[in-house]
Amino acid sequence: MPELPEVEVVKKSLTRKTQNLIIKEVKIHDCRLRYKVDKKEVKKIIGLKIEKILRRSKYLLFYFKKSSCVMLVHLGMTGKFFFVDKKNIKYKTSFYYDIEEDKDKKHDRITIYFSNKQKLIYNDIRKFGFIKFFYKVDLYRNLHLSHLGPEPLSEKFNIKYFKKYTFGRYRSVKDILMDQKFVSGLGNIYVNEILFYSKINPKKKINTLVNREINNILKFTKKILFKAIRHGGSSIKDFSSSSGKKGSYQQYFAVYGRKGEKCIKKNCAGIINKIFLANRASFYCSKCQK
DNA sequence: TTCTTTGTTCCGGA
DNA sequence: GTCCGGAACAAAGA
Repeated sequence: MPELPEVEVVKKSLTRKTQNLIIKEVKIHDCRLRYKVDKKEVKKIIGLKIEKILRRSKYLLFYFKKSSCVMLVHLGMTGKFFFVDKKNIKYKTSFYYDIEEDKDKKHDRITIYFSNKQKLIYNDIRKFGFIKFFYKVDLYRNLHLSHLGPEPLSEKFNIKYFKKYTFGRYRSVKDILMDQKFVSGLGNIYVNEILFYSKINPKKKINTLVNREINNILKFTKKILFKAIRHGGSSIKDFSSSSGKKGSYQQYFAVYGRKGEKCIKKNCAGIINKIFLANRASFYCSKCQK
């Protein structure tokens, strides 16, 4: 699942590969994504040169030179970009999927052709991702970006803000961390990991946290996300097709998906529990996370 | 056929 | 209006 670190790595890969390329043509193979892809809107970017690609939360923002148009992309659950070079060599752009996935092109939804014969493929098995177009002036007023809280890696995500936002609330800590209005970009996988390293039970109510616990959440949020980004950026060189292996970032998960297995902490005999909280799978060590 | 997976949105109740 | 919890929704694979 692409969460903030995976999207950040996609952003960096795409910037390296597609900055300054001119869009020659866009083909929509299947417009039925989460929102219907508008053919007329897509035509607006033909002839434009990619200026920069930014990330906000789990959204990718494509800016174009001399244009007020911005392309907004959300990868949903299974969205991914493949970059194809002049020699028809396929590259992946992040580490959460396998280059061998969908080699039959069954789930390719959109292909962007560049004037130098390279291309970019948007592939999405479950079609929960989307691509929309906005004018710069409206970008941060749309329903996706307008309500987002601070980036978890920014200075704004600090103890003062944490306490101010959570004052008077009594939802579970996991629920709050997944709330994009509070902090934007954290999803189920990384929240499970953050709470494990912070030694906090996901069910714990937000108003019962002491300063030490809040500081741990802040510290490990940044640490875990940076580590995942760094790992994705360096370990799989250029994500070329020759490295067909699945991204090994998964081996770093301490609790996510490890129900019934032993806690990774030394001298801890705990077993990883799985419960449902707000309809989402929550993994935690029954001994470490009281 | 049913269950699972996710982020996001929406709605009812307090 | 605010806050919270729960449910719906999108699609596809097992």
